[in-house]
Amino acid sequence: MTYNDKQVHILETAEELFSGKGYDGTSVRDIAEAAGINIAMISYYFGSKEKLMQAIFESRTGQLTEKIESLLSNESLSPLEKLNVVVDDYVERIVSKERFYKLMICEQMMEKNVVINDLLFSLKKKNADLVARLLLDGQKKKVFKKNIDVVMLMNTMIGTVLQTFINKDYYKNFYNLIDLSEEEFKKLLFKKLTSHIKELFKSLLSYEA
Amino acid sequence: MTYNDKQVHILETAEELFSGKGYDGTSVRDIAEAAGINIAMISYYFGSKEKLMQAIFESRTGQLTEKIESLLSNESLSPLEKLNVVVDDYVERIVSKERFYKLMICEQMMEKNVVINDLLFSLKKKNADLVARLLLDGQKKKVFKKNIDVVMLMNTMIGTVLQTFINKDYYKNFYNLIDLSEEEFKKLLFKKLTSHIKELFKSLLSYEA
DNA sequence: AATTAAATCAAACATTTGTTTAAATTTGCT
DNA sequence: AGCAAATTTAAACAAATGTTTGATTTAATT
Repeated sequence: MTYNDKQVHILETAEELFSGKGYDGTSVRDIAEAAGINIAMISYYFGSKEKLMQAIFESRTGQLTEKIESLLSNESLSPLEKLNVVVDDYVERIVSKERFYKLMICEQMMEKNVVINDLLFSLKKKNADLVARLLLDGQKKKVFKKNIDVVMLMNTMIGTVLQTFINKDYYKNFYNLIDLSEEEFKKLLFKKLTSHIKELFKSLLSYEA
Repeated sequence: MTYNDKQVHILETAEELFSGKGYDGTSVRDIAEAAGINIAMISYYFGSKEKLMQAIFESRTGQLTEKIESLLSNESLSPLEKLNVVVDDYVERIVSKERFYKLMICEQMMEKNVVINDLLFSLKKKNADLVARLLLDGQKKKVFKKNIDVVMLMNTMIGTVLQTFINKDYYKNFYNLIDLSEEEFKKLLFKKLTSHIKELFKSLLSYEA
């Protein structure tokens, strides 16, 4: 599905409002006003409020799946290097698409919209399978140890990043980083997060104990 | 604040509905019907829907803070043992109060209700300070290495647990655990989570590299 | 038993909700 | 310019929303 400029504008406005006030907390009038359009245009272009929400998820998840595929086929990287790229990629994604990920968490918890949940399920499956293959490759090459819980590993990565972003104002406050600009702070978080997670993974995957 | 049986029943019913359909997705009529009471009783007992939500958070966070204090003062445990108790406690909490934690995540993301967010902020501060003191003690006794990012460590713990619970159906599916009863599955998750996080913390805190 | 306070109820309230309508305007095409 | 399709509009729709009302029942106290 491709959308014209006006449709994209509505999608982006809706995403911002949904992520800030929730799906049910946002009325179509809110969206219309914020986007500077007539209320009827939402039904006209998307059919309904619910389908507008679905459209947000379809377009965003579509963008996400594209990048994943190419990584695994790259044969010039070692398993550990690949895993580090995955980490960078995940953190980068969530940093840059923060609002969408907020929406995603809420939607996963509510399990109200079947279409969206099916979409997210297949997205998760795709990603978990990719990482599982990556780890398996590393195990074959004897750089990763055996008996790794792939899903738990992913949960730690994604959970850490999401929790950090949910709590980012608290982080700012705790470490007295209030003078930093939003841009600088995001850069700092990115660095902190990627190195933190890479360290976690290294100790989790390498032979030692 | 103390509540009578009927009030507690309303609070629990509301918590369940709010966590399943969201605050805005749940009407006072939904709550009244599910609780088997008249709609007017909600305003009568709690003042409004919003104050009902606040009451849920006040009673739950009140219950949480009680347990925390006692741990630190226990001098018979080593820093690492204490940290492991903290992990067990956190996972146990989220396992047993799953619905409330769902609610909490959503509310933290929306930042709509100032009273609730202030409540959660001070709760987070209390917990982070506790863990920070615990780590500091361990550093003094030379069992934990220096330069630990306390908040990041907490985020990994809480994030991993929450992400696991948000994704628990996926986990079940991925490892083919569909025959397990809800009780058995929860037990399994508890074991997996606590050992996983303890392992993470061990490698994160001990000297080596 | 009488009185007072607390609890419960159905009904009504004013808004707000998502969606549709039918007319008006703009756009693209010949 | 003239026509048809696409877009945009204000208004209306019924349904649902949170809250209040005032009467009625229950419980507690004297």
